Amino acid sequence: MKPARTRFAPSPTGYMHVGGVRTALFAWLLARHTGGQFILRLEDTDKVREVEGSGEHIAKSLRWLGLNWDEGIEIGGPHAPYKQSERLDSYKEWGQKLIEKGRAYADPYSKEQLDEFRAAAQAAKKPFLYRNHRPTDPPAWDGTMPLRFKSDPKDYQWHDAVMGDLSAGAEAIDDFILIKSDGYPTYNFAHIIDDMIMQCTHVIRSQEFIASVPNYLNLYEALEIERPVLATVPMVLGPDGRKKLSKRDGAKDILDYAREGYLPEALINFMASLGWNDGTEQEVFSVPELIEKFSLERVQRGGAHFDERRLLWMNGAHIRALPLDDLCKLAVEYWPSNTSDSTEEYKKQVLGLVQERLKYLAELPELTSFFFADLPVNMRLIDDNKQLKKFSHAELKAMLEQARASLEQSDFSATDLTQRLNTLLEQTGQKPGVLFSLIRIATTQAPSSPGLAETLSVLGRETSFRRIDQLLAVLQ
RNA sequence: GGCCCCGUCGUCUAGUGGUCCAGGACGUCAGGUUCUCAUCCUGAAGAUCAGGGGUUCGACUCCCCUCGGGGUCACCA
Repeated sequence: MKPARTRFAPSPTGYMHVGGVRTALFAWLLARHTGGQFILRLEDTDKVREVEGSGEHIAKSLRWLGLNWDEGIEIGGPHAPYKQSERLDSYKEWGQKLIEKGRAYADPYSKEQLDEFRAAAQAAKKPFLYRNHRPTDPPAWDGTMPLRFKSDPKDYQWHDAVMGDLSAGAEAIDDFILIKSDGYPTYNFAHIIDDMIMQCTHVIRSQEFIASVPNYLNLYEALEIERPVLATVPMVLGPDGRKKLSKRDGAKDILDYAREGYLPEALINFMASLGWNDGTEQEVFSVPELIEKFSLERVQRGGAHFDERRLLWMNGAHIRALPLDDLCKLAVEYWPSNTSDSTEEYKKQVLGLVQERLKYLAELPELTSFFFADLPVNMRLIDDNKQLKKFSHAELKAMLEQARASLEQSDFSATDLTQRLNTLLEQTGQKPGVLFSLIRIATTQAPSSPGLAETLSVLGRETSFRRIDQLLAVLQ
């Protein structure tokens, strides 16, 4: 396949959630798969809806995910600028060309008149078509009125790289606005001009634009430019509704996932699986694998519901697959302040023990608290334990004293501890459910922990005995 | 309402005429792994392939209709 030049062209109106980013991901994946380029362009032509700083926020999100761009905002490129608000001249120039060709004209109506037309159409249960009111003798365009496309309505059939063969009748085509009265172009016009100038080979966008495609097809013809490959990706749906995932329903900022300690690779894997698969039974993919295997042809046509539980599982799977050294680096900013006295080596050992339990990095503190601080003795852990509650405190105390004496001889390596604990089972004649539970609770004071021998080994002799003695003092 | 798109387990999906009384994964439930939590392993429940007509020896797969869902009909993208 020839190198594809794709682009992601968000509007800076807020943060990005999984739905928006997935469209970017597919465009990026195609560019990388074909050895082409990926462009990040900002469609900031709606000054009313624009949110200060969101362009930077979006760029930050993509960067965190590793969806790097070859040209675009913040880095420039051969077709700079990549902000539409800074490209007004070229829209004006191409608008002028259309006027000269007789394919664009000034819209003389007031907002009130337009509303009347629309209301009439709605009352007649008909779709509103501006071209039914096309002025016979429009004034010259002076930039204070909207500039409209003079469409040439006709039937279209076209191929969509995802949806397959599509078609629509002439009634889908209308005289849409090219340039607004504030001088900014509409999306409908600007993206076509920019994609042409920036030589994009593929336009990948979400499904809500599919109804406008006939208009774009008509405009490509009027402009006499070659049209790129069109690809319509299905929408990402909310968890339980049938509607598009939206911020209103609590769709999270992609950077919230970054803060909570989701891995970019996991998020990418998850988003890709929302509407794409390689036809095998593989579920977990690395980014390089995704790049190698991605194709638009295998993108799903129907929408996919966003299921955060699946994302959680996938993140855990990626964490488990991480080399321990990499996990250590990622974990740095998730350690609570009371761990700063501990050595890197100690933290690494702790991480090694909780790696397979971590679903996301932000739960590191609650999973590892007892490795860094003595927790208060909690008798509930013993009294509510279904094995230990059968024994009196005096019996438990005797058992723990015996265990302590035996453990005194240990060098506290995991293997030696395992051996001694096993001998202890024989000596006491107790089940692991009793003896191990007792020692585990004594040394961690936590409802759950990694395996006993490993935990003791990492805690070390001093801490282990201090905590055992603490419990012994309370057991009367 | 017009136009357009979509429709396989709760969810993500495999399936391009026979190997499918439909396979995998998440989730759920049960059991196993020397204690807990998790991992890992095993097993179970879970889809009349939206419904109805065709075509065909044979249809989840092709055609038609119906139903359901969604998108769009902005000086928003």
